[in-house]
Amino acid sequence: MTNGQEQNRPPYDAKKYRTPDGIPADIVMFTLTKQERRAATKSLPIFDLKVMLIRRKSWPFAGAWALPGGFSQEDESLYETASRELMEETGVEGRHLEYLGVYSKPGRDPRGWIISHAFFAFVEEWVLEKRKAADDAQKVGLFTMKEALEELELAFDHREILKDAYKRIQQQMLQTTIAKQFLPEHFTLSELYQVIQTVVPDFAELNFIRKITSTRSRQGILEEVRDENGQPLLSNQYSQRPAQLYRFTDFTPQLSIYT
Amino acid sequence: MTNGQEQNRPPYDAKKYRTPDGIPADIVMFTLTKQERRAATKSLPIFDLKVMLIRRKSWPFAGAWALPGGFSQEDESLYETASRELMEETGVEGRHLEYLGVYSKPGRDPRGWIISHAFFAFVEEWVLEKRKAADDAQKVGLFTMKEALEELELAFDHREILKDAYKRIQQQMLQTTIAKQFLPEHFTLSELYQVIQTVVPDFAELNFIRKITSTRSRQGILEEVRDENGQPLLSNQYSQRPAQLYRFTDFTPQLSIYT
DNA sequence: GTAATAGTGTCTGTCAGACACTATTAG
DNA sequence: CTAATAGTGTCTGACAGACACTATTAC
Repeated sequence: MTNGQEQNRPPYDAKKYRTPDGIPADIVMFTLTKQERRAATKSLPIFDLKVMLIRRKSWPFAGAWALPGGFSQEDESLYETASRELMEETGVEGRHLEYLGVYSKPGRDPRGWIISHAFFAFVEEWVLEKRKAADDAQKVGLFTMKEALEELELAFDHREILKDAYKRIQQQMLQTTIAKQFLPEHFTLSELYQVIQTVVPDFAELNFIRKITSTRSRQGILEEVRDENGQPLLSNQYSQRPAQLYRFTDFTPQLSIYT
Repeated sequence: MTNGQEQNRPPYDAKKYRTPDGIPADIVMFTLTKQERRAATKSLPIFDLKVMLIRRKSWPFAGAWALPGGFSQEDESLYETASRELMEETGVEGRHLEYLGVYSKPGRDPRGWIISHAFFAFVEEWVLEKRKAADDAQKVGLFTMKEALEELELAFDHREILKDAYKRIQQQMLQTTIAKQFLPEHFTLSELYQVIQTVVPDFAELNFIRKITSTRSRQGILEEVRDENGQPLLSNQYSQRPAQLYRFTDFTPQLSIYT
């Protein structure tokens, strides 16, 4: 594999250059906790968006909270690294694993030249609770975004990663159908509304039900669930009056600021 | 910097692990070429979205076309690497440099364990033409997306990167105001429309002018340009009848599939 | 006048936003 | 009956989509 021009640019030799000391993948594991409310009758639970963090045992940042993660190996892509770490940390595959970005500011890791790749994932609450129970409670924590961002001492540049991840899922919650990652296969419109509001507190839509169900331009995101006889499937899990169940279709509308 | 728990997890030593052989940043440099049409009178030019590629001289993929790029150094972030490479390749800072993603599939680079970070940038046409002229014409090429994706032999996984970059700027063109990166400070609505259509050929909007200028919900993306006396500024560069000039404000609307 | 782009008139059906109202059911 | 969520009626003004039409100017 040589040619006449090779004299101009000698074959690449990695050993001649300084190379990074490690390429980890760190994962922001989100979960939606559901807490029943004490009410006279059935009522909607209170949702909360939380994130799992691990307390570091050793240098650097011993005692601080950090995102779970680990180093990439030569025989895997970074997505595979993240997927493997997610499995190792929680025992499950998660409902969504997506690349967030690269964090490479010099000096971000006192151990050396370490470039981290952040991912985010959605994991069901019971998985993280199980993980927490299996381990020392001192070591694993589930925190709300506010706690994590404002109150905890975080290792490395993990506060920045968390902020970016939060921004990203807020944007995705409004612009894609990832809400389905937080919901069961079938859900009521109130549940969907609550999920959106939990992740994006600013979201408010007075005529939510009507808009989703009766505007042509949004037709196709959701569809009513019916049983084998074509009867509408209802749920009264959170309400006295049964509510229609919906599911997401696999259609995601393309938005535009000009249209 | 030690504590009692360190025996559980000995201090990190990079030399104990296999580490990557290099972390390059590759840059997709987009430009919008403008070609006057031969018409009886003034008319709109034909735009084309093009990308700059470099022909590789040596192993691996000698002779194939590749994205310009280079290896990251320990004292710089990957964004700084990309920025430096952009400057080295073109002599300018570019009008927009944005991270695209990481490409880490094992075996993507026969030289070893090399993880590439892709960026994309917008560069004015004359810069790339200058670069092309300064060099051997065999070495530097400006290609339309179709040519690059369908006709050229591309090195590494650069076809995949190009595809991803194309998808990304198409999405951004519709959902953000990056169109301004392709336009002069002041522009007519026809120019804007042409730019959008060039990047997103499917885009069609019969009432484009009216929608941009007279719908309240989109108010704020653009504003009319006026001179110091408050008189509207017009341009007849591409038309007999002068057209109102506009500029982008710094407002970008937030879209939602639910609203 | 002609060719080219810039921009408006107008019509229909749909949607957004606001808010009052009815429906259903467990307890 | 009450409390809670589910869902509808209704009204106004704004918008979308379609397409015909007028406006302006260089040549």
